[in-house]
Amino acid sequence: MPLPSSAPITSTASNGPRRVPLTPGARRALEAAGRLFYDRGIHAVGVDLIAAEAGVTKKTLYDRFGSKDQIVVEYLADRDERWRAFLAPRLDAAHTPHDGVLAVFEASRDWMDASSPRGCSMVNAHAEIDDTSHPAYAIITGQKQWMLTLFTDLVRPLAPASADSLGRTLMLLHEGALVAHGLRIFPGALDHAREQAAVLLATVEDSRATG
Amino acid sequence: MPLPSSAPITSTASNGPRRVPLTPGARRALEAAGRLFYDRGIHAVGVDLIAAEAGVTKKTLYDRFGSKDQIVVEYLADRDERWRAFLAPRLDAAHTPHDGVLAVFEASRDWMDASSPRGCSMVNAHAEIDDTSHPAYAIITGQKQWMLTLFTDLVRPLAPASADSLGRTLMLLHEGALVAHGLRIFPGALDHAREQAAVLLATVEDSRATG
DNA sequence: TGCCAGGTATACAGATCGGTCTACTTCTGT
DNA sequence: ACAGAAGTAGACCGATCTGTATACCTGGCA
Repeated sequence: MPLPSSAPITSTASNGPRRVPLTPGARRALEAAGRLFYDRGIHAVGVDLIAAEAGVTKKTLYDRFGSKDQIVVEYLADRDERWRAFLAPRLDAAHTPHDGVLAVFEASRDWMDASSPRGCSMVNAHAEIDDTSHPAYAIITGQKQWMLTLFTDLVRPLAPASADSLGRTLMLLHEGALVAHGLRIFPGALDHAREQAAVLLATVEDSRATG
Repeated sequence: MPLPSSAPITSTASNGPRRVPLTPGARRALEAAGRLFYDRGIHAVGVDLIAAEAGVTKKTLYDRFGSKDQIVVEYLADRDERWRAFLAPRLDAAHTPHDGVLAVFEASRDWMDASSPRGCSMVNAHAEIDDTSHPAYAIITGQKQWMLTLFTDLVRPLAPASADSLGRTLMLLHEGALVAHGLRIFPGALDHAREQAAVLLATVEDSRATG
């Protein structure tokens, strides 16, 4: 399922904020920070705890990252990168736009089941970052914009005239399912969203065949 | 648009966590806390700031609420209560299940436009509260369960057999729109969700008329 | 050999955190 | 007249916060 060049799925998101070279100590710190930030929230986790969990001294943390804010940036950029890397082969394996869209929902379901019981890390981080000029803000909105573009580009061959609207609807179903999963509103939220996406696509394909 | 007794729309949500009597000072404190918590996040706001913004001493805060955690509980319970009070007359004014569902999306749009640029306060609070046993957790999940029940009960007369599925789909569209609004994914998210909900309901009504 | 990046260990600084305390005042209802 | 609730003013506590500093160790590389 090749995509338009406007949405290069293998690209890293972090063109904006500077990335930090990951020495072994930095890598362990980032892993610990990621786990703690996601589980407990960003403001609830101190740098001392990150250092202790990573088996690293605080000096190493500040030699590598410079500030806690930068650790937050790396945390989000890393998760964004890993999500896109997780999604990419599944998109490649899809042979139709229809299957491509469903592959996104299935990938999200598997991603959530594997390691994200508390919902989308970007949405959660957004709740703690009020400053629009914070470097993490660009990563958060960047991933959401990328997902919207992905859905829209995927459905464009199916429905060129209504691709924007359809892409937005799929985006709402997807985001809603992530929230529903994180807040345990009802079980199988991603699967339900996938089903509704399939219905939606079937309707579009049907109206295209008969119209 | 009368509702089944299972979802009494005028009831307060906070049967669980104890509520605090709102003296004038406590009311001002709650107003300030609500604004600060929503804008900056819960962990980012200290009790000293709340007291200063409310023009109240810290002693008054602790005389009334006892702990910051309790202020958080009151904040969420209060927002939940105000949202339901905001929604209730709009539901009453709707004369069909179809209009009732659309009224929810319209109420959310107006609610968001008026005072919630950063999305759903429950979702945002959830991002900062990891402990399931925290008294605020019940309020958060309680509101989401109530909304799901509301959607489901609203569509039951339209499609008794598929009310659960339809209610869940509306819930996903609604939650997705709240997130899309808060993260500024695209403009008019609530309106778009409303449109898609209308399409969904039209399809159900159509299949009921012709089937 | 010597250099230096990457690391440990630990102490420290200044600020802020949630929470408590004493002392005094002001209003209201009986 | 008096009690009690609600409040101000402000000092204080121990803990924790982000961030910095000094001193030392280790492996690889020119």
